[in-house]
Amino acid sequence: MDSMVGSVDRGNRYENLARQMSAIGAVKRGLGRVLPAECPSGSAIVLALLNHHGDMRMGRVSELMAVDMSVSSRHVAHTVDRGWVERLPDPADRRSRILHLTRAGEDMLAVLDRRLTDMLARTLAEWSDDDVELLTTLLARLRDSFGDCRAHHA
Amino acid sequence: MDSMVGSVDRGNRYENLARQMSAIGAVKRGLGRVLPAECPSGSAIVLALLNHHGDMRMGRVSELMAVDMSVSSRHVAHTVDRGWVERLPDPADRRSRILHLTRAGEDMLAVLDRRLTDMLARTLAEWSDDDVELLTTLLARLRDSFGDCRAHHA
DNA sequence: TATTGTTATACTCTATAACTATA
DNA sequence: TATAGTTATAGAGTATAACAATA
Repeated sequence: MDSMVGSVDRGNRYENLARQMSAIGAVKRGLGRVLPAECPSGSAIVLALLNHHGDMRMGRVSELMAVDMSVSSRHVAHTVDRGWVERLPDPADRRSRILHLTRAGEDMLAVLDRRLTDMLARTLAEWSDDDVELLTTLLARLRDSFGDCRAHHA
Repeated sequence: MDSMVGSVDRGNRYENLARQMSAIGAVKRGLGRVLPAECPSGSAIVLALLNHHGDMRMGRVSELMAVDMSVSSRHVAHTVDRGWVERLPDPADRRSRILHLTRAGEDMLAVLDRRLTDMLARTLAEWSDDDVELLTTLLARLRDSFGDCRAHHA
C-alpha cells in the first residue's frame, strides 16, 4: 500500500473532511458569541444535557461531554454557583451526588434556546428543512462514531 | 408568534442542531489528541491553510480562520518559530509580509495528514464513501453560511 | 484497594486594548 | 488619519496529578 498511488483519493477524502472539521471551529465560535456572558458554552452544555437526559451524576456528564471529570466538575460547579443546577444526595452511593436542573436553570435554558434559534434561523435562512435535518443527523452519527474518545492511559 | 404552539417543530429542529454542534466539540477534541505535542491545532490549521490556498498575508489567515488578527498572529508566530513557515517581504506593502510554507512545514503537514487520516479511517470505518462526502459537503456549506462571523463592534 | 469527585497547576485558544510601523 | 501587524493581558476550556471521602 505504501508504494502505491492508488490511496491518493481516499487520503484526499479524509483530508477534506479534516479541513472542514477544523473550519467548524469558526461555527462554534459564532455560536459562542451569542451566549450570555454569565453562561459560557461549558455551562450551557451542562444545562442542555440535564434537560435532555434528565438527572445524572458527574461521571455521566463527563462521559457525555467526552472530557475528563475534572473538567465537567468545574463546569457543573459554575452552574451550581449560579443556581441553575443543584446537587442532591445519591441514596445509592454517598460519594456521588445527583445533578438536577432547577427552575432557574430551565429559565436560563429558555434564553439560550431563543438566542441560538434566532442565530441559526438568521444564518441558515437559505437552507432547506431537509438539509438542516440531514446535517443534524450526520453530526449525531459522527459524534456517535467517535464515541468516548478520551485519552485512556491504558 | 409567542403564544402559538406551532413553532415547536421549527424550534426543536434548531435545538437539535445546536445540541449536535456542541457535541462536535468532542470530535474536535478527539482530533486534537492525535496531533503532535509541538504542533497544536492552531498551528496545524495555519499550515493547512497555506498548503491549500497558497501564500497569503496575516489578514487573510485571520479572515479564513474567522478569528482576530491577534490570534492568528500568535498561531503564525508559533509556526515560524518551528521553521514551518517563513515571512517574506511584501513588495506591495512594507507593513505586510507574505507567509510561505517551508519544506519543513510540508513535512510536518505530511505527518499531520497521516495521523488524521489514520484516526478518521479507524473512527469512520463503517461509513460509506458517499456519507463521508456528504458530511464533508454539508460542513463546508455550513462554514460558508456562517461566513466571517467575528464580532464586529459596529 | 478501587472508585467518585474536587482542587491545583499548566497549557491552548480567544478577544480587547495598546502599541509600532507604514500607507 | 487609517491600516497591517505585534504584544500584553485576561478569560474560557482542557488535561494531568494530587487529594478527599466513600465503597
